[in-house]
Amino acid sequence: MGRRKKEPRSVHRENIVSAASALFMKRGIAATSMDDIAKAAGYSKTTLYVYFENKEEIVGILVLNSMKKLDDYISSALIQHETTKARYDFICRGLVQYQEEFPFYFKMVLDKINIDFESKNYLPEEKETYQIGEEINEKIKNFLLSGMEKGDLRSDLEIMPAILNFWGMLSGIIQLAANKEEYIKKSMGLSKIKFLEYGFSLVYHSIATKG
Amino acid sequence: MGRRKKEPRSVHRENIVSAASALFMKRGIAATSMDDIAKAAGYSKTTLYVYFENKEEIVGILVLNSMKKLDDYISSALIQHETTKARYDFICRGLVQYQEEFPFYFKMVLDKINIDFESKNYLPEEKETYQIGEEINEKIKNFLLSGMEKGDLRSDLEIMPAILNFWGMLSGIIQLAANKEEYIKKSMGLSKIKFLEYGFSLVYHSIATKG
DNA sequence: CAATAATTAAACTTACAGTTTAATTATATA
DNA sequence: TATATAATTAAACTGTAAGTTTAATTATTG
Repeated sequence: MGRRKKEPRSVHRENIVSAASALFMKRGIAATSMDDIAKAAGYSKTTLYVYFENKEEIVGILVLNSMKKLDDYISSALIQHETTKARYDFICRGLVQYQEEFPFYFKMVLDKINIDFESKNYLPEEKETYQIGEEINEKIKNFLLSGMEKGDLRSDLEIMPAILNFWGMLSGIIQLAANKEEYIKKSMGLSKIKFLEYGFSLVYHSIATKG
Repeated sequence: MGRRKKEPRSVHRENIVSAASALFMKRGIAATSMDDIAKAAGYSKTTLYVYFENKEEIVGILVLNSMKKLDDYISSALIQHETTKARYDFICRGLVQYQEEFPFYFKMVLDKINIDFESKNYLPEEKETYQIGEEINEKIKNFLLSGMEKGDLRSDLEIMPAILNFWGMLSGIIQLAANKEEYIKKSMGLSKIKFLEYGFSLVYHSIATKG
């Protein structure tokens, strides 16, 4: 008798996720069917459901991967730079890069990060996603605290609400700039990045010491 | 011979939209089918498609109606109050009220306002929605300009990018607070409104003169 | 009452998520 | 190398929802 081995489960999952990623990037998540993914990955639809619970699980893994990259962006902002302003600029650029690379996931992450994940029964990837969200929060916290210590950021900041509101302000203008790039160009003659640089300066102004 | 009159088209449209509104509020837009709407409105599904192109048109009208209310909120903020701070507080409260009353539309409006609507062929309600978006922008502009004149807001604000970035920051923190109300409560012991008040003070700080 | 406008039920199409079944293909090992 | 078994598959199926078609019914008014 003989059992079959060939490739481990993880390889098939990777093949499928990778094909799905390319299709999601090109056509969006909703416009990509499980049949499309199966065809592109070179499996039958039946096999897809051997390796994944459902479409949501595939999306969840891609969201997780994208979150890891965002976490890396932010980590390197803090490692590579010393001054508060340089760190801030790098974080902002990382967020813009993230939005541009993963527009569909950016939106989802805005909704998903930091929901209470103790109470409900989430998939392991979802829990991991939330944990990375927590790590990002922790890094933003360290950035704000060190800026306050250095005297660059207002010493009266209430750190906990400041973290999330900081994130909310930045993600708000980035999402808006992405949605309305055309309008911004037409109505004020600004490129998306010029517009955002102005927005980033406003946000910095909200947390920085005067002068 | 005889033609039938009974009720004008607008009455039927109103009946249908009104039934749809109640269902959307209760169960959300995606979870409400056209059959559900037909049943609740007391028409057959066939008749729904006599009075409306598709589900999107019904949603579009409700988004428009909700936008009108938001415009009213903001208008009355500017009429009822004189000082920059009082106006600001009232605008913020209006936005929160709007998000809470129409959570599904708030999200859509964030995406829809101010896209270039000259180029594509939109439905009349969509065009009207965009025009109300423009009116809201105009009011925010007046608010910012009068605040600058009074010396309450920074005189170096670049008005055009400031308007949209202001809107982006506020909508960003409001959407975030709505998504993560539970998390905010658990992790920092703050009510949504207390958290948002802190965020609003940050945003105000970004545009206000020092002092 | 007759002509016609409004409305309807019901069956239909299309698309997609997800499932079931029975058959096929590959492979380790005796 | 034969074969038990693991992996994979095609194809048909269910369920749901948007939107369409058709033929019949109901209401109105002259």
